[in-house]
Amino acid sequence: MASQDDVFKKLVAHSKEYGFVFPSSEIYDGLGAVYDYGQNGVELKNNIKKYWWDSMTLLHGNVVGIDAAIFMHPTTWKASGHVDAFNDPLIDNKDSKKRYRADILIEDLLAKYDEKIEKEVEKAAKKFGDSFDAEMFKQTNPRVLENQAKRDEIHARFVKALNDSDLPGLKQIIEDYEVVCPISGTKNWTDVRQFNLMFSTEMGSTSEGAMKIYLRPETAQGIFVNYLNVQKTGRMKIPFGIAQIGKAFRNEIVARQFIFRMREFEQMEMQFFVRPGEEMKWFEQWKAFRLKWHKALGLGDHKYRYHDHDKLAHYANAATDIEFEMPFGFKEVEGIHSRTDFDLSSHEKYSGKNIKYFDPELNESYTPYVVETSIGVDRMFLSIMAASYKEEVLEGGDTRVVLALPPVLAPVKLAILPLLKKDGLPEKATEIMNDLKYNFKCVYEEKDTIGKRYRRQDAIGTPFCVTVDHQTLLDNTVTIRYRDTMEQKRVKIEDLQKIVSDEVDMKNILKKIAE
RNA sequence: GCGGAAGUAGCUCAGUUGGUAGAGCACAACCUUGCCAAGGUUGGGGUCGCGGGUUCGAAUCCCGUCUUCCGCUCCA
Repeated sequence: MASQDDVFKKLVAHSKEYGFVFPSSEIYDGLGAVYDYGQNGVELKNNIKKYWWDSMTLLHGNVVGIDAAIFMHPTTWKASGHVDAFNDPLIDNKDSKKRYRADILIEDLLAKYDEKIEKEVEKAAKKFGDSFDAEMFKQTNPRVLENQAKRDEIHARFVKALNDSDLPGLKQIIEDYEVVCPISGTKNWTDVRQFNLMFSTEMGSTSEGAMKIYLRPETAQGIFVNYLNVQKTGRMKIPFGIAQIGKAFRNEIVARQFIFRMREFEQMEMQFFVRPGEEMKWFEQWKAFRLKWHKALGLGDHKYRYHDHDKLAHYANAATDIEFEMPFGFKEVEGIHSRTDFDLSSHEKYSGKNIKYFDPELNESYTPYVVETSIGVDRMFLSIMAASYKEEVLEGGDTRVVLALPPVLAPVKLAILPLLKKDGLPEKATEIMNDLKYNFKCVYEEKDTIGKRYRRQDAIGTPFCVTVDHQTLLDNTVTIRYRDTMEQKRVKIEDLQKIVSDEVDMKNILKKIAE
């Protein structure tokens, strides 16, 4: 039995060898944690996106889509909290798992020394009464002077460290002066890190007119800033949702594990706007629906689990992940969050615009609460590849590599193969191909032995192979071969479309999850 | 970010104490076979990740660098 590492390595190699995923700019040694999708990868990825999009917009009359730009007004990211959270020097306490701004911890430390000094002064003032000279006392009292000296020393180091962007220097201050976590009370700190997690660029071609613009770190904000446009122009009534698929960018500190964590990635997000107080009902509903969506692919129900968050982000009052069993353990592929009215309220505050919703049934205005479903396309892609990749030992000791992709997602649905490259079989095969190519992605192959061609199709996950032989010319029947079982049946050419459609049409899987 | 390992043909890899590169598969052409990857002939493809150094000579030794993988760490 191959170890999980081996499986993962083989999956990466297979992805490259069969045109699913290539390292970006590979001829220049690649670019860290950036990948390109190849000829088969893009088909699979598009199918994943279509499955998601259709499940959102076709199955829910109250969910519509948008496609917002990657560039957004810079204030968007102030309102969302990303500018602060992604730019400050941060430090974590390993015991409480709380994250602090290192500069604020040190400012608190300085304030403590100020307090100590003030206390000494107050004590002395009480003691000496009216004749007390505070300034004189501060300049002469040894305890005050000691504290003042320490304070000045910390302050000097602090200012220097900030000016030099010296993160280890900040940590050193926290260590030297034994700052403890207010929650755990321990000094068990991580290093100080600058989280410049947003990519930026400049808009405007002249240097003086240029404005710093961020590449969006999540697609959700494009939905929030447009929610009222959609609501008004689409005459949407709460509850309603807005779906979007698009690229997002994060300058991850550690980006690894193939396409699991990339710097440029694609999200499929849906923000569902609800009445305040009803969010938990919708949260549960979407949580259930999203898991159903995953399971309908048939990759194995046991590979999914929920992971409820104990520690919630600043914007959420409930959050759960749907995790999938990857070769390297259960990992998050999707998050479902109850985001309260945090985002909309914040945008209202920063923009100064009224973006409240008027509820005609309640006859009142309010800021809607939001339940979000957010899934990484690339993670979904990886989870499907991982679950589908199989090395099988066949009777007789042969092995085959088969990508048992859900047929509805397979890049190629049907391979059409003439048994021989002569006797009019290629012409007949081409004729069948020309008939079916409008319905499904088909490929035609005549090179190599039929067995080799079958195996090549197995490797890219093609669910069906149709073989044209001499009998075809006599009675218009072909053999159809099933990828997973390798069984073959002889069927009429005219029945092919229905046989394949039944397995690969999006509507069948959508019906399954709509029940 | 720290520690460890690796980088040779499209893929998987070999390359012996340094002597200017090999295999299998894949690819192209032709012949043969004809329902589950394995026949024959011929051919194309590599400045051995990149840069420097040592040496008469470097895939091989040294330094640097980039990339990837693993562990820790991190993960709105």
